[in-house]
Amino acid sequence: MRLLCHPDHKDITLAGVLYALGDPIRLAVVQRLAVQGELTCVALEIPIAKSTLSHHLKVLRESGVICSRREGTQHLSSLRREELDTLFPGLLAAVLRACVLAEAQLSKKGSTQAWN
Amino acid sequence: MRLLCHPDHKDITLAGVLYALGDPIRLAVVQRLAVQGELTCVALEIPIAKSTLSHHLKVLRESGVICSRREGTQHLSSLRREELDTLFPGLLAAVLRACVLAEAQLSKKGSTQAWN
DNA sequence: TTCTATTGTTCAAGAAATTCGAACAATAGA
DNA sequence: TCTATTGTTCGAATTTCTTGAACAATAGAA
Repeated sequence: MRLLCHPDHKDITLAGVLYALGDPIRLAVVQRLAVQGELTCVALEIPIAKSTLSHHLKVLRESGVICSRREGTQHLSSLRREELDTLFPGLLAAVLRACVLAEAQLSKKGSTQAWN
Repeated sequence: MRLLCHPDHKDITLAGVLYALGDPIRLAVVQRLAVQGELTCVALEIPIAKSTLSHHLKVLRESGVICSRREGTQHLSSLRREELDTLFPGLLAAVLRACVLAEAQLSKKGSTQAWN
């Protein structure tokens, strides 16, 4: 477990952020963090290999969407809300709102979770 | 040149749209279309191989971000603004606004175009 | 201290996406 | 019909997902 690097404001790009958000798993992570605040990998409760989740968290971290801090043996990840909102006003809000709308659509159809 | 397929509303996913937007080239395409309206490949004036551009337009089309219609030998692409706005309110606006802000940042630093 | 459990990261290998040039297809117009 | 224009598709080389296995770092008990 090495030191985790986070990009500086000027190194956060729109395409990078959108790319990071453009994956169902990573989007689910972001949504969980938006609702729950700081969470560990386990607490995210996403049913994939832990190496895969670690990879996705790395993508989110390196794009500037989340930051992580170590506490004991675990990593607590959280959204970089203020910074994202400063750089891309309204973007995260629109994405999170769309998540909620999409969930509402899915639940109407009876599906409980859509990973694809 | 085969018939071009466009996904129906219900097949347009948030992750799919964000993925499509999460590439500097595709983002540039979207921005051009937002400003100029309907454009052909050539009119987009993006300095990459035409096969690559064709690929990116296909990604945008299949994710539901743009639609294309044939007119003679050329394809005119345009944003599916109303539909995107209905499905994901405020998303496209936030993205486009962020594009403009990013450009302003870049121009301050003297760079003319950032593809990476 | 040493042993063990917990929590994540990194590595290696196979599957998918990006990039390009070359070849192909469809239409327009001479 | 011939040719130019406009894009798409194909094949191959380079870069991203996904996973299990191995590894690293800390906490806590013995």
